[in-house]
This record gives sequence, C-alpha cells and structure tokens, in this order.
Amino acid sequence: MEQIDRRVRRTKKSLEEALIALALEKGYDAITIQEITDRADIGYRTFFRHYADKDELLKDVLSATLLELQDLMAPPPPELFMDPNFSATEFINISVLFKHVQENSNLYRVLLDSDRTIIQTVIAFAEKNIRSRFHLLRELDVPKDIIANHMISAPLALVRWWLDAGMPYSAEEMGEYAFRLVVLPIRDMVLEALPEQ
Amino acid sequence: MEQIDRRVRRTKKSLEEALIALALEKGYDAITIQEITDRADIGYRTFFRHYADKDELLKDVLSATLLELQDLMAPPPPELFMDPNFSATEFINISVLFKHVQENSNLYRVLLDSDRTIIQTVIAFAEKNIRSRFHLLRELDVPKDIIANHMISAPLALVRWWLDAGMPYSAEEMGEYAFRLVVLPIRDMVLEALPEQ
DNA sequence: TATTTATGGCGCATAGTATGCCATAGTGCT
DNA sequence: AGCACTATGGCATACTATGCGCCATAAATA
Repeated sequence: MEQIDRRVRRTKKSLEEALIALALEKGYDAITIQEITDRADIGYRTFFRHYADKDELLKDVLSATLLELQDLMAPPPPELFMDPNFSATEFINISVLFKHVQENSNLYRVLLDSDRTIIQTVIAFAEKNIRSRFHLLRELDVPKDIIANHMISAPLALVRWWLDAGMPYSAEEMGEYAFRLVVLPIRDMVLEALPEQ
Repeated sequence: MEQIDRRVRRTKKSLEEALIALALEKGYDAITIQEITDRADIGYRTFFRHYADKDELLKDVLSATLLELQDLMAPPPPELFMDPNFSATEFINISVLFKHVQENSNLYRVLLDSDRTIIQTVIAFAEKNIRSRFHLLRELDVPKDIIANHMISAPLALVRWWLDAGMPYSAEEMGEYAFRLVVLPIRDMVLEALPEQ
C-alpha cells in the first residue's frame, strides 16, 4: 500500500489546519507562507518540499470536500430528462448543496474568498457535468451552454451571499429559494421542450 | 475650474492605457507596476505620485465606464412596481447591460479578471440600488435581499460567460436569455405579490 | 520671464518567495 | 534493537516587487 511517512502526514495536516485558520482570520490573499509555517510550527523550508505554492496547499485542503460534494450532487441518469414523469426534486436536488456548505462552512468561506482561478476550475468541472446531462435534450429557448453555466454560477452566487450574510436562513430555506429562482424556470423550459406524449 | 496640469493628464492617460493593454495580454494579477510604467514610458517613481497601488489605477480606469452603465440601467421609479400595468421590458432592461459590455468589452474583461474586492464593490453598490426599488413591495416567496443579490450576480455571471466564450451571441440575444433565466421568474413573483385590482 | 510643479533617475529599505547545503532527528524495515 | 533511509530544521543567499527619500531637470502656468 501507499503507506505514507508519518512525518509527512503530520506536516501536511498541520499546514492545512494553519491555512484554514489564517484564511478565516485575515483572508486567503493576505496570508504569507511564513505565517502558515509559523502557525503550523513547521520549518519554512519544509513547506516547499510538499507544495509549490499557497494555491497548491489550498487545492489539497479543498479536494476531499469537493469530491464529497460531487458525489452528493451526483448524476440522475441522462435518460431522466426524457422521462415526462420526472419530478422537480429529481431534476436537481439543490438543497443538498446548501446542507453541504453548512457542514463545511469554513472551507467554503475560504474557497469563495480565494483566487478566481481555483473557483473557475470548480465551475468548469461542474459545468461539464451538467452539460453531459443535457446533451440528449433538443435545443431550448436558451442555449444549453448558457443554461449549464447559469445552473452552476447562480447557486454559487447564492451560497456566497448566504455565507457573507452570516447564514440568516436554514439550508432548507436556501434550497427552496434557489429552487424557485434558478431550477424552476429551467425545469419549465425543459418540460416545454420534451417531445409531447 | 479644476484645470489639471497637462503633464498629469498625459501621465495618467498613458498609465491607464498601459494597464488595459497589459491586463488583456497577461491578466491583471500578473502585471507589475514596473511593467506598467515601462509600457507607458513613465518613470517608475512617478506611478506612486498618482496612485497608491495597482488597484487604485484600475478603479480610475473603470469609474467613468461604470458611471455610464449606472445611468443606462437607471431608475424606473419605485412606484412602477405598484403599477399593475407595468410591462416586462420596463421592469428592467437587461439588454442595455449587454450592449454596454459589448461596446466596452476590453474594460469589462479586465474588470471581471481583476481582484474580487473591486467587483464586490460594484456588486454591493448595484445591490443597494435594486433594494431601494423593492422597498415598497411586500415580502415575496423569496426574501427581497436574496432577489436583489440574484438580480445582480446572475446577469454578471452571464456577462462573464459571454466574454469568456468569445461573445458567440449578440447583445440582444444575451439580453433575451438573461430576461428568460433571471428577470421573468422574478417578475412573475412580483406580479403575484401585487395587491389585486 | 519668473515661479511653481511634475517628472526622471538614483539609491535604499523592506517584504516575500524560492532554493542550496548540511547536520539531525524520526521513520520503516529486517 | 539496529540500520538504512528520508523528512525536517536552520542557516545563508538570490531574486523579485513594492514603496519612498532626494535632487536635478524639464515643463507648465501665470
């Protein structure tokens, strides 16, 4: 097995925890690598033996959580879109997103505060996922590419607002709002485009 | 009048042009002040006599254009929302946004590529504007704060997609798509909430 | 033309990143 | 337990970029 040296595990774990703590305190961009290693009580030199830069550490921190989200939001099979009886909640379960954000709010705060390029990677990945679900569908009133983008970035903006505002509503409520603002209009469009029975 | 020294005008103009050119070439973040002053053929030292940092220069570049947009998107008076005869296009003319982006696409590219804090300032301002239009309205199915945020960040995400994709649709088409995805659902909510005749 | 002011170029201080070197301490394996 | 291995710490160093003081000079305003 890929048994990893205990020291490496310890070092990485310390650095990851230090990054999150500092990012919440003073914002991701403002952190220096020196501060991370000081907080983690790790030699400055050691940082570069594991990560090329700050962003790589951040990716490491986020990857597990984002893979988890990916599973949660996962694939209702593409055939579902062709089934005229599919229900609204099956279309996409958006409140799952908000629950996951709530359970990992510190991580999401850091993610949404971080460099655009990291978020862009996440968005691009999720978009590809959505597009693959649409590809069986015939063209709608709005191009499918635009819908795919909207289905990702609009909920993400709601998440950002939610966190910035101090989560004044429950995850279920936010799911409901996102459903009304984003999902419902798209579902209606899709239903119209389905081949009539 | 506030007649400004010709040299100052010339210096600022050169710096602004250099910033835009460089930002389009290699991305806003990657630019150094040294590069800006070299390109502008201005002394490095002189930069700091006009701007505290890169962001301040960017703000200067964007301010005129954003004020222009503000006028274009401007106020249908708040009473309009209480008028049951108000039409969809009066609700908010979203295609104006896309036309303005098209005419200033270089600037918007730089803006959307730049630091989050600058975009956040713009979003916060626009949000306040929208909220003031809503304040007469009674509570809807979705909290008004969330709607205000959605009305800003969702179109902005569409603009970002449009620019990143190389503007494959016309401004009018994008306006139509934004209308269907964002404005129409909200308009329907508002209409439901209006006191019935 | 005289006075004011912006600019250019020099040097210097500071902060942060990134790497080389070598002794040391912790680790996995037999 | 002992051995070979390798991650780590600490030091020095190079590099890049920001930010400012100083003073001579060029350009603008009046």
